[in-house]
Amino acid sequence: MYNILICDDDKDIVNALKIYLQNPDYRLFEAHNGVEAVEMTQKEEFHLILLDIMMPQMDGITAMSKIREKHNMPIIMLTAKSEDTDKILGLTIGADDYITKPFNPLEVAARVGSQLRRYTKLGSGTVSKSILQVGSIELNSDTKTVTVDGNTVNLTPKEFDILKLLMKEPGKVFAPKEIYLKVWGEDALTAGDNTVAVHIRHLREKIEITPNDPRYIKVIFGQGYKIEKGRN
Amino acid sequence: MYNILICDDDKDIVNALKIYLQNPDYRLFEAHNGVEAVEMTQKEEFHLILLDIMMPQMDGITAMSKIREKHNMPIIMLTAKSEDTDKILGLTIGADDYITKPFNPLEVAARVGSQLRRYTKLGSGTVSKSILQVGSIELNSDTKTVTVDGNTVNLTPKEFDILKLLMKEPGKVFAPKEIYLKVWGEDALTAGDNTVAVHIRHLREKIEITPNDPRYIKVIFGQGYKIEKGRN
DNA sequence: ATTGTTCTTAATCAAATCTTAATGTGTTGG
DNA sequence: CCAACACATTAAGATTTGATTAAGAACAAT
Repeated sequence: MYNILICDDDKDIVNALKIYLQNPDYRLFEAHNGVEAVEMTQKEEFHLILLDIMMPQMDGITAMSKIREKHNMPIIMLTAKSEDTDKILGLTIGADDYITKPFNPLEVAARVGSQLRRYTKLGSGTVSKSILQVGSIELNSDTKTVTVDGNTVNLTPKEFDILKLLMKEPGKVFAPKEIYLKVWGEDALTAGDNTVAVHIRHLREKIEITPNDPRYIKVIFGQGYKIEKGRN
Repeated sequence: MYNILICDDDKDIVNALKIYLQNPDYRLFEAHNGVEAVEMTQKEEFHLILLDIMMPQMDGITAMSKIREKHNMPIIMLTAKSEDTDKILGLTIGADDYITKPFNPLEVAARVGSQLRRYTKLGSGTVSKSILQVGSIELNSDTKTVTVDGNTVNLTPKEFDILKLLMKEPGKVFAPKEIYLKVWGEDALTAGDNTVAVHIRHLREKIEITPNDPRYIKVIFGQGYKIEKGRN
């Protein structure tokens, strides 16, 4: 089930889009200007936004950059004419696609589907999707909770972040240095050499049945750590 | 620096796109049919592909699904007319965007930039699966894994790097000195003379059935090592 | 301030990996 | 044919990497 926000000042257009996007998997919301759209994203979690470029009060481009400060869902811009300038301006600051009016119903549905699919596909690895799953480990970013085989385990912030990083791309090998950079931040002068190794140890003690001979958090000697995707 | 593959059977179109995408950050490659495109993705790591839907030998959609089996970079489809059917068909199985001919230069640049930006932003690094294939050897840079005939072999970092170097350009001969420079780094004071040979030996022991009389890692006396492309 | 938690440091250990060196084998050019 | 050279092979020891433990710093909450 996806929450989709349609934002256009022209109610006829909103209604048309609502019809085109009739789909049991879509929950459709509407806004009629940029301010409203920004406010709604603060209350509800959307998976995709259709955003008109030209609107009263706050234009779509400004609205988008406001939204993008906090959220990371795909945004499809709606443009009245095919004004290349506007198109490009909108795209450059972060839209994922755009559709020109008048709409082709099938095209609208296809583009929306494409973005959602792409998002969730990548999301299984990258975007801020709140629940990650690998094997019988479940990590919920919203509640900052991790369960293994249904049992909740308490992780410290650093442990949580490291596990999240690994779980975002299961199977991918992360060098300790890379983990350090991504979890601690790009600056992070306090580069303790083996501090990552220590956290990994703690993680293994909490997550693995046998912290020595770990089933999930594996090491590739000289390359880094990874979380095991499939069975062990 | 991004590697971009442009694939179209019409050379004029390829050239036009090359001009539109003139950018110091882009390294442009070209292919002229689907088969070629698929092969190229096995040798080089691309960050984005522009793929024509209608091509001889293998159409763009088939090519895309082949590529998507191994790789995960954004793909932008190029469509001749605005045939909604084709567009949507292409989109549904995994393209990230499409552009209709004739092209608007600015639009092409904008879309390409948009996809690259979106991708690297989401990935907060490299999302792309990168799998190199030569014969029945498969090398995955993300998981630092190598399989031969489906069997996983454990390589040390140096072994892995050397194999990767050879597999990036199958058939090309690399002098030991060159291998040393590229794998160890441009500085590399610790220039042991035959250390490369030792690693090659280890590699052969791990991936060849008969380490003496090797099938994959061949030597050209006085020239260097190469990995055998075709059958032996 | 005191307590409890989390993070970092440091020291030690084990193991995998890398390099060296010594010697063997094959190739090439004169 | 033979010297010179390029690669092969092996095993030892040097180096690097990760594991582990515990202590004490930093931090947060009471």
